[in-house]
Amino acid sequence: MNIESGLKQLAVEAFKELYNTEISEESIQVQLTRKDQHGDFTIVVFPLLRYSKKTPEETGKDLGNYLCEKMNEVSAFNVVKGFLNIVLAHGYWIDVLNGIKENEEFGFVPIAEDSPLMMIEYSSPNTNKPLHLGHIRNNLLGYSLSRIASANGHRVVKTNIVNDRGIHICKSMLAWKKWGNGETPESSGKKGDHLVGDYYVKFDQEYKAEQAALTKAGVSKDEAEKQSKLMAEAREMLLKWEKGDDDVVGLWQTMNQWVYEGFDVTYKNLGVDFDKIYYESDTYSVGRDMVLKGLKDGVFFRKDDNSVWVDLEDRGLDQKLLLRSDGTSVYMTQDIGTAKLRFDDYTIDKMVYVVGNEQDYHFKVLSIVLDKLGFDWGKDLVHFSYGMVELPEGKMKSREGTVVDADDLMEEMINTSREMSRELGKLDGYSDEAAEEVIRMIALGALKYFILKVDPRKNMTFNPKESIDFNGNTGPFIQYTHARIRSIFRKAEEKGITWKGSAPADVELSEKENNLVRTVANFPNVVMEAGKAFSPALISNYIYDLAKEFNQFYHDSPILFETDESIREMRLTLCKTVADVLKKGMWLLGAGVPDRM
RNA sequence: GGUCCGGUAGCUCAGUUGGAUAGAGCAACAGCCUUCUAAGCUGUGGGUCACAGGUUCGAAUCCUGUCCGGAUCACCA
Repeated sequence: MNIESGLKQLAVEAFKELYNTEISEESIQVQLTRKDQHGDFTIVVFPLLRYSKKTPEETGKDLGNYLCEKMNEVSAFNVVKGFLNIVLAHGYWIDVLNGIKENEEFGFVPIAEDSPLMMIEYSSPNTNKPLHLGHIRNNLLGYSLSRIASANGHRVVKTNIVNDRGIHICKSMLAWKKWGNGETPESSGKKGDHLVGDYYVKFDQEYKAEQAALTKAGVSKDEAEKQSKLMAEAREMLLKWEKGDDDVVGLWQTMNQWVYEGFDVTYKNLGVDFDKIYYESDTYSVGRDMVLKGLKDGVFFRKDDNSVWVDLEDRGLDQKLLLRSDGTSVYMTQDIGTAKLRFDDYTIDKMVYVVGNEQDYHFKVLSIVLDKLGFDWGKDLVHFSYGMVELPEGKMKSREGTVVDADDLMEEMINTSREMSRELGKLDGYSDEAAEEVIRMIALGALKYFILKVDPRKNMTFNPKESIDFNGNTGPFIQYTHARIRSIFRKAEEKGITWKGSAPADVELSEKENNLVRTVANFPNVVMEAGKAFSPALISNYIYDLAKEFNQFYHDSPILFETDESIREMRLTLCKTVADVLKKGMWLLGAGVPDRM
């Protein structure tokens, strides 16, 4: 069925017959022929010369003749240097095109009840400040990965671990208590997460002022930190929280609720969602129990000061703290507890953590610790490690106010999108409501594509002064291409031009059309590769190439105005499949496509 | 210092398991709308793929060394 494996099999036979040698299928490289060469598939003959003991040209010709003779689909070939370009018969790509058009699930592997289950954690916000551009990258990557995983036949559970406890939370609570005068989201008109974030900043400012005053009075830096009254109060608050003090817990609940309501708005605007949310306040004590059990079982050890450690020197790492000397838990502790709860809740085949590369070491340790605790899934966990988002000046720092706020960024993008749509007069016939929906779709498409088109492992630079583009290699370019195609079909209806729904078998494809079908037909491979490599960027690059190629075709080929009915039918079929694949590709990125823009 | 990741056009980035003449977009310049959406299409200029060796038919890609940048090695999260 698959032409590539057919070619490989036949090439093996050819070598046996022509040169009397046994070669393996793996030694034969079949790739799509470059666009600037004539042909559909290319076999690289260089590696085969040691078997044929002939020149590249001769070997290519021998093999080409053999394939031409034995395989109906092969109609011609040419040899350029060491490359054997194989030309397939006209009917082949027409059949492929019609097959794609008939298959609604083209490119996607169906999911069954017993398909492997993948849990993807792609958000882990602290409840003391609003989400920023770094979180956006995290969320968009995770959401896209979950769709790519489902397209590859996985059942997916999207999850979120909320870091809702700890000293950093107490800082904003303390600042609000001291200087908040009872301010609420309602009274101030501020979004809850922003309000709480303001008090986190306030704490830091007051703390710095306190430190400055102390150092000015001649106290050393270390000593000043120890003498800090503010920090002592925050720590006291944390202890009260752990003891379940009514006032502190009440305040914590109130302020966290504000933050959750704010996050919900941001997530919703971004278009991401979760199937199951875990809270650190629920999981940290489970983790502590796990650590204590591990201690009893001799997996961990206790130091003289009562702190609990794991020794990883046999794995080439050092020792790592799991419980503080006062018995409280650290970051690692709660991740152990969360993992335990998750595996109790679901039968997980694959656990994926979408977390920044600054935590590479943490996950290396977590994997080993879970393994030591006897969980067989520990060593198989995947840390999907992505790079940082940097500004032209360097890292974003929340305390220095150089973060790009998630809500602000989305709002700016939507405003830009609205201005452009208005200027270009693209949505003139739409109601305000419908227009606004398209405007949002384009803005979010631009943002998502911008983030997802770069290799997730690499750091990326975001320049706030040069707002995200809507022209060129961008989300709107893909969306525009889709809208153009939809428009063709609308026009067809208006003009009373019917489309029977398939390409006639006898129609001949131009070079460009042939290439376009080839590109469309490659979609399932791209989805599979993206799934293997965990890379939305592969999808982005692919749909860009496809849209680019389509626009060239669109520019110089009449579609509705084509007078030859067979050619028109074929072109309309081609348009339909391109539009569908662009839509699916954008869906895999978590973005939508409009019918008009 | 140890470990890990990265370095491709002025800028932002692609470049499948090593394959043909290293590609896009932005920015600059020159063209294309009385025909299906100009958020488009065409063309021009722009490169020592950080550097030096090595592996081989062939290296941006693999190996070694050097230089530069980042992350990490917390009783922070």
